[in-house]
Amino acid sequence: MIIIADVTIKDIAVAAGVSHPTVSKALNDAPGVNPETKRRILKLARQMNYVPNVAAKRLVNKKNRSFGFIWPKVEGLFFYHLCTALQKEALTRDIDVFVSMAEPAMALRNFNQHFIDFVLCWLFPNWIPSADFIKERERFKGEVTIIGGGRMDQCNTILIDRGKGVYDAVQYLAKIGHKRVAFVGEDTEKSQGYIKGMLKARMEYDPDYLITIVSTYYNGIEDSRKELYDKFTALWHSDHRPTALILDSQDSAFVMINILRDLDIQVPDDLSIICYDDIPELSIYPVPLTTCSPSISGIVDKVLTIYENFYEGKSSVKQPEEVILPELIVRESTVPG
Amino acid sequence: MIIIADVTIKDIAVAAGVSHPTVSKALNDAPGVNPETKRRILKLARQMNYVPNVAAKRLVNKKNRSFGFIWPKVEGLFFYHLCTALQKEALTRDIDVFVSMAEPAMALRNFNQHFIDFVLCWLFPNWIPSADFIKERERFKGEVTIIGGGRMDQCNTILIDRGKGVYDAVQYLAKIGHKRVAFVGEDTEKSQGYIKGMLKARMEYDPDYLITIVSTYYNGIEDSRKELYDKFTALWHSDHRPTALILDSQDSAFVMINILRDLDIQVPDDLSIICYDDIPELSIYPVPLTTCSPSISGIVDKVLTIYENFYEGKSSVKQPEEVILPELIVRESTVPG
DNA sequence: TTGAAAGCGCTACCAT
DNA sequence: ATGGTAGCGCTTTCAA
Repeated sequence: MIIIADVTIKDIAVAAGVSHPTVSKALNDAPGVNPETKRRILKLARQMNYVPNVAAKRLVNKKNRSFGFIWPKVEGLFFYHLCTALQKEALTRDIDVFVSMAEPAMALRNFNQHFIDFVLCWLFPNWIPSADFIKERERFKGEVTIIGGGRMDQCNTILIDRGKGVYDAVQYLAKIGHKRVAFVGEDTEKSQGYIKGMLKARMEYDPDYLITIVSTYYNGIEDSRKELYDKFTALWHSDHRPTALILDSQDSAFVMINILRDLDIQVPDDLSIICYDDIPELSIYPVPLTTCSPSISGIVDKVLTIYENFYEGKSSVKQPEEVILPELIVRESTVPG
Repeated sequence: MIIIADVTIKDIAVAAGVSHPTVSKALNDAPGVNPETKRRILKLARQMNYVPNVAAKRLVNKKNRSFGFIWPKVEGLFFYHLCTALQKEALTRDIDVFVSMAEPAMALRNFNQHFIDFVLCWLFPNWIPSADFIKERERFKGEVTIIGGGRMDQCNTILIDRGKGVYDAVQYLAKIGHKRVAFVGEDTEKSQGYIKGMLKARMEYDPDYLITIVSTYYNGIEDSRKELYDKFTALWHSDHRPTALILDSQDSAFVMINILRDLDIQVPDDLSIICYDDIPELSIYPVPLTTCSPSISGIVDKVLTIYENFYEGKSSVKQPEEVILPELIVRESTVPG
C-alpha cells in the first residue's frame, strides 16, 4: 500500500507564509484572523487536500457528535429496527452512531476509549449495576442514558411502562367484549400488568390463563415450544377456553403462532391476539397483528433530545424520570369477543 | 458529574518509581525491562485502573486492537448472528468490536475518526465502490476487508461462492433421487448456481421452476408474499409439479413456508426443502430445515485470522482472494424424491 | 536495564 | 492580527 504522508497545518503554514497557529485558527473559525489571510489559508487547505488529524485534535480537546448504543443480550428484531431508526435519524443530525454488543461495562469502556461521549444502554428492570459498570460509568467522560427499566446513579433514565401497556391491552379486550383472556410470556412487569388488567376489568381469571415461559434465548427454541405447546393445549381443551391471547414478545409470538397453526386455531375467528412489540416481520402472518409496543420513533426522538441537551451542555440527570407508554395499534387479529 | 482525571503512564511511573518510557515498554511487552519491574508496573496499572489513550497512541502510529463491522442495509437475522459470534470470539482475543449501520463510506469515515483500525465490510457482488468510499478508504489508517462479493483495490477480499453452494444443493437433491427441483429467490449468483446445477444434473428443467422475486426488503412483505403465492400455486397445479424446493434466503423461507402451510403442503412428504442461510430462528418450523449456508464460525475465524495478520504487521492484500464455500447441513426437510 | 529528550499534529495562551 | 511556546499521552531513540 502506498503511504502518502498527510498534509499538516504546518505544511499549509509554510505554503501560506504564516505560522501554524494562524492556520489552526483559520481552519477552526476562531476569531482573530485577517479575513484575507483566512481565505488564502482555506483555499490552500483545499488544494493541498488537507485532512485534519483527529488523533491530534482529540488529544487536545474532547467533545464530538458521537453516540454509542449498547445492544442488550437478547435475541429478536426489535433492537435491529431500533438501531436502524436511530442511525437514520442521527444521520440527519450529523451524529455518528456506533453499536456495541459487548457486555455493558465492557461496551462502556470501549466507547470511552474511542471517544464516544454519549451512550445509550438498554437494560431491563431486573438489572443491577455491576461493580465494573459503576467503575466504567465513573470513568466515562460523557453521559449515559439507561432505557428499558434499569436504573443507576449518574445516568439519565427512560422507563418503559410495559405493565401499563399490557394493562391497557387487557382493557381494550374487555371493552370489545372478551371475558377470558390468556397471557403467554415471561414473568415480568408485563405479566404483572396483565394480572392487574384482568382484576380491573373483572374478567374471569384462572391461574391457567397465565402461561409463563422462560425466554427462548435461555431455553432453546425447541424446548420452549414444547413446554408452551403442552400448557396451551391443556388450556384450550379445558372448560375455560380463552377467547383472546396476549403475547409478551415477538419471541413468544413466533412460537405461539406456529403452535396455533398446528392446532388449526384460526386467528381471529377462534382466538383474538395482541402481541407486544411492533415490528415489520410480524406482518408475514396472514392476519396483521394488533400490537402493543413502545414506539420506536418515539424512543429515538426522546433519546436524541437528551443527546442534544447533553451536547449543548444543558445536561444533567433529570428528575422525574421520563416514561414511555406502549401504544396499542389495532389491526385485524382482534375482533369483538 | 464528578470528573476523575485519567491515569496516565506518567502517574504509573511515579507510583512505580520509574520513568514513563519504562512504563510504556512494560505495558507494550517491549524488550528491555526487568521482569520484576515489569510485574510491578503491570500490577500498578491494574490497580490504578489505567486505560491507554488511543488518540495518543494513534498519534504515534500505533494500533489498538479494535474492529469495526459495517452492517449491510439488509433485513434479516443472519447479520445479527454474525455480529454476536464475532463479538464473542473477539472478546477472547481482546479485540474491541464496534458495529456501524451507516452507509459504508460514512461508516468507514466514522470508524477512522474514532481510531478503529480494522474494518470488515459486508458488500454484495453487485456493489461498486462509490467515489466517497474510495476517498475514505484512502484516508483510512488501517485495513479494510470486504466480504460477501464486493471487491475493491487496497482491500482484502473474502468471497462467498453462493453459486457453488446452491449448485451443490441441487446435486445433493439429484443424488437422493429428485427430478424436478424449483428455486425461489432473487436473481443472483444463487439462481445462477441453481440453473448450472440443474443442467449438470440433467434434471427436468422448466423456466417455471425458477421463481424469481424481488427482496421483501424493497417490495414489502405483503406484496412479495402475494406475488410468490400466485407463481407458486400455478406451478404446483401444473403438470410438472416440483418434488423439491430451494429457498435462497431466510427472507424467502419465512414467506414461502407460510404459503406452503396455507396450501396444506407437507414438508418433506409432499415437498423437500433446502434453505440458504442457517440461523437458529429457522428451527421454529416443525420440521428442522436442511440448509446450505456459509458457516458463521468459519467466517469469524477467517476474518479474525486476517485481523491478526494485520495487527502483527504481516499484512498485505492477498492474492488469490479467499473463498468461502457454503456448507450443506442435512436435516429433516429433505427426503429421497 | 533504565531514562532523558524529541516529536507525532493540534490547540491554547500570551506575547508581540 | 499574528506567532512563539507549551503541552495533550504516547513511543522511540539513544545515551548512561
